[in-house]
Amino acid sequence: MRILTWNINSVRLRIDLLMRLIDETDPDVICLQETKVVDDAFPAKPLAERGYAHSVISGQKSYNGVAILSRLPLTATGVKDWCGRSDCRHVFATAAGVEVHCLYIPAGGDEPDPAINDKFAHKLQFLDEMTGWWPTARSAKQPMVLAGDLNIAPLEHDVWSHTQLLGVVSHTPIEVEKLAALRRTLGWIDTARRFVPSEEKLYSWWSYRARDWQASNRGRRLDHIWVTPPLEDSLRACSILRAVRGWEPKPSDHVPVILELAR
Amino acid sequence: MRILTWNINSVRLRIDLLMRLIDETDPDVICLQETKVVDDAFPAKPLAERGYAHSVISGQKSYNGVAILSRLPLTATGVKDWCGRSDCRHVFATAAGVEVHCLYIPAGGDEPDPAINDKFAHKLQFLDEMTGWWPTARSAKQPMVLAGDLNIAPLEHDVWSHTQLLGVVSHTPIEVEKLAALRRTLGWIDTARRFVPSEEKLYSWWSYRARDWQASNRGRRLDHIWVTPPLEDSLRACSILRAVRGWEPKPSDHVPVILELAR
DNA sequence: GGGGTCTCAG
DNA sequence: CTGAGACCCC
Repeated sequence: MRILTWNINSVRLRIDLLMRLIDETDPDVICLQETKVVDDAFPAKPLAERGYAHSVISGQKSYNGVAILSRLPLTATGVKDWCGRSDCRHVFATAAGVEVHCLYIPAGGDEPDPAINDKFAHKLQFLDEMTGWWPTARSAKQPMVLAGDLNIAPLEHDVWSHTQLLGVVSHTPIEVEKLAALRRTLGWIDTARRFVPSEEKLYSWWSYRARDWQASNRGRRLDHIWVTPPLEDSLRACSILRAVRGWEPKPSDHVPVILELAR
Repeated sequence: MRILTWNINSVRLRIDLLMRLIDETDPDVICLQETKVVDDAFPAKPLAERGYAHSVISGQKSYNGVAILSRLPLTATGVKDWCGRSDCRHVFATAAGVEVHCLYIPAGGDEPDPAINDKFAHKLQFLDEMTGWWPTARSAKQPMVLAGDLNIAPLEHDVWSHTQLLGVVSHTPIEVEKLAALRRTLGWIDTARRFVPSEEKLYSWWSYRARDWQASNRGRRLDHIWVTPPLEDSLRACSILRAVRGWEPKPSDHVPVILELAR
């Protein structure tokens, strides 16, 4: 079973790149973030024709938007709100006995101070709420996958310069600690790091603002696939598809991450 | 001597198409309209490097904008305002003894009633002012060229349906009559019609709104090159480059018109 | 730097 | 439909 996640930054603009990605990676389940489109305008038809007939879609105009597409039947589908907002950041569904959660955690704005910056406060509250929710709503014994753009690079080598990014939203100690707390709720496993040692640089996002993303290589690992302990023995591979950052025309600033499970 | 005119609808967006047009038509003088760019941001450098080192440029942010580029030296250059506005619709210059005027007449909005529609009133006033100006400022004995987007299709076969467009701005009787009055001032010659009989359909513009401009072919001849009587015997050809409407990527809705003079 | 939206204009 | 620009967000 292959599960792919991608912050696609407009599914309408990049539907052709998504088709190419499907051709090249053959996933069973696809999690998308930043689809930026209302459900009625989501390009569900070409995806269904390509074999992904099952879906949970939750999008709003212009901002955010998440979706799960699957060629396996989906059961127990749902959309979850956080922080009292219906801002389309979380959908879930069960495929072949695995509950898949597709998440888009708020980016958090520029200023890493919740007292001045409402967006950062929102991000922290989002993390706190989720951390409280998992143990009450789910069990660590369920086989589950949490995939998406978490907008936090937790490890030193998940950013191009740990020291230079300590004060930059996405790598501040408070966010990193809250993400760790979230991970501890059900003993979630950070799958990418099961296959790449934590001493090695690993990124899933490169800013559009760099003149040459490849040359400067100032990346961050913001996109993650986590699994609960029952899936630990099924882990076969987790790959960050770096090359997609250069796909023409108009690549997303995020690249896809794909998980392979032996089931 | 070859003089080309084109409503380029953003010179920054279509600089590559302009270079291709230069390669294919080898003009001496180029008149552009709807450049949509302030003079500082006009792509003068690539054009100078391509051989068009002489220019008169008058552009504003976002709207309008005209320019004359030339590989022949330009003298007596000027920018002219109309209707008390500095809206960058008229530049002129003399090249090899021919005074070239590059014009962008206001489109005139949707409603063909000057009492309700200020844009239509502006268009009519623009035509009236010019009609008064030419005989006082210039002589019919001077060799002159007037080229540009006049936003009026004067003849029955300058539109896809004379009867359906009688009430549509660009082909209403009042505009057509005012354009005729302008033409009479110095006995201007409508050069395209010296080479294509007036019974034949001839267009220089096709709306972006048609699903397939070529299939529906609902065009209008809005772009013109006129000359004064001293140049009558020098006329060698006037061609409307229809194929440019299909140039990829992102064609302009107007196509270029090119005049060849035996001098 | 580049998505999205809206408005103005053609 | 398609420019430009203003604004929001990443």
